[in-house]
Amino acid sequence: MTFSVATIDAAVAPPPMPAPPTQAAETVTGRCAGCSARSKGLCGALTAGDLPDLSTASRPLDLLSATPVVMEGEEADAVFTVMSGMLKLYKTLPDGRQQITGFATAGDVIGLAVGSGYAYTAETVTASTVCRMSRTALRRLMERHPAVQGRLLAMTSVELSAAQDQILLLGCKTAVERVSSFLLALSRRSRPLADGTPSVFLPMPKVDIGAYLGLRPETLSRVLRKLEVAGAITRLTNDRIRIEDPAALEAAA
Amino acid sequence: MTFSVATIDAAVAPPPMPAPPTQAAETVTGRCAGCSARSKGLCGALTAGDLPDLSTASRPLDLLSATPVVMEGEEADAVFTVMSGMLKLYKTLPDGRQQITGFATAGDVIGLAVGSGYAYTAETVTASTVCRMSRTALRRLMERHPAVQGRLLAMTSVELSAAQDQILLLGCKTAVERVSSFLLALSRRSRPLADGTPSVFLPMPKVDIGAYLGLRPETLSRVLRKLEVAGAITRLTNDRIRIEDPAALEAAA
DNA sequence: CGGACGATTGACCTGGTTCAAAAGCGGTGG
DNA sequence: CCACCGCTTTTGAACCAGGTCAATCGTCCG
Repeated sequence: MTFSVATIDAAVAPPPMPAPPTQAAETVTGRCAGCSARSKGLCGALTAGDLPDLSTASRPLDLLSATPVVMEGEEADAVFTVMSGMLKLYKTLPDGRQQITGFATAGDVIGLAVGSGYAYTAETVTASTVCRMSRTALRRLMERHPAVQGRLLAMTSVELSAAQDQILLLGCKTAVERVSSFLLALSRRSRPLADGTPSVFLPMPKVDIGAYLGLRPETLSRVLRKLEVAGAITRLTNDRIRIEDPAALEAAA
Repeated sequence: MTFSVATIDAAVAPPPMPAPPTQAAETVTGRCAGCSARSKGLCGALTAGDLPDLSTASRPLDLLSATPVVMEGEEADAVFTVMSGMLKLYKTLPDGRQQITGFATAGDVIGLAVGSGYAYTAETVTASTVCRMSRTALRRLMERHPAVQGRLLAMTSVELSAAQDQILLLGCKTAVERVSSFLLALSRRSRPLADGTPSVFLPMPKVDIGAYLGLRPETLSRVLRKLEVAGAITRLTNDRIRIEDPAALEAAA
């Protein structure tokens, strides 16, 4: 069985509460004006005056967890900007082995394709909101607003750099080094706890973290315990880790 | 000791023969007009009428093998287009471990940086010719010719896709699968032998191929022997391999 | 001819995987 | 409120792909 982008509509989540009051009376322009990811991703390249262009070109979607958004190899007819939640991006080998190439959060753009087909599969790991824009609408937007193309280049370059860091991690580093690097990278992008100590939120299952770091979940579990015993981290809950000793992690990474 | 881009001048090769007749009488415009990489890389985005812009902005350099061109972390003040030869791009861990992230050949652009510093070190593996363009000249060229920015985006996207393939290779595949994938990828980009059988040219030392595939040279040697015994390949010389059975490699990859 | 360096081969070792089982941990229904 | 169920996580023990160490072999140059 193959999912297509059309599947998304079937997986659109029902409104969590009665109905988002923001959506009913909103004008098309207003939708983007109030977007929490407004300053990020592609949209950040546009000024307030361009909002009508943006609003008509794109359309938000609320998705449940474990919902596919784009499928590797399928016709790449749209791109998606993540507004909230988290997605995993992965490639699959013919025999079923999967490698997660990255996680996407608010502001990230997914589905940019070189040729006609998507290069990877993207699937929500938590309930998420994404904003769909057709490829032709993106092309039109780029023609009309050259800054969008510049932003796209900058974002792609950042992603390329991150991919090369991941190549270094997978090609050279040991299990402990991989996990330490991963925790540090996440902690740099997240808010510290109330008491000021840094922490990381891991909404994805351990098997996904393993698939990202090139490790089995068993190995990941053992490494985390080792780091905990060493006093570098504390497991607060299953999906939250407090970093007790950033310097120790730095040294291990 | 640190190399800087200035080092390049010290390593410029003397003209191999008396003097390249093409260089002496050439006008600035003519230099790019006769360039073998003219249709590739950034330059392919420009029409013949734009050649003066290109020629004044860039300058060719002949380099010996094992010459550093850009150094990871150093101020990224220029980009380089490869005209001939081959370079390796690599990242280094504090303890000296190195991971080659890619090889650059004619048409490839190296030195594009996200922030102020180069993301990787680039070094020639064979004698090469590269074309230097300062960052400000590139910026000016992009402003004057929007197609250059589009080309840059396309090239970066292709590189990103290649990097993600490499992540899949390093994260999931076995040694035999890695080597098979590598040989197939190279064979797709090279001309077959006179008798029509595909072959690959490997000018770089085995240790570099290993550093690219995340393998030790000993392992690489063993895998190549295994593939040879299986009848999939033949070692013609140390740096050339004939692919006897592409289907077998495909199956192993 | 000799010396240096890369490639190859062999023997052994080990970090991470694999297989198996136990322990948490939400969710669901009684 | 608690008992049950399915899933993820953790832990233990044996195994193995690739790494490490070391010796040999080519081959290219001076």
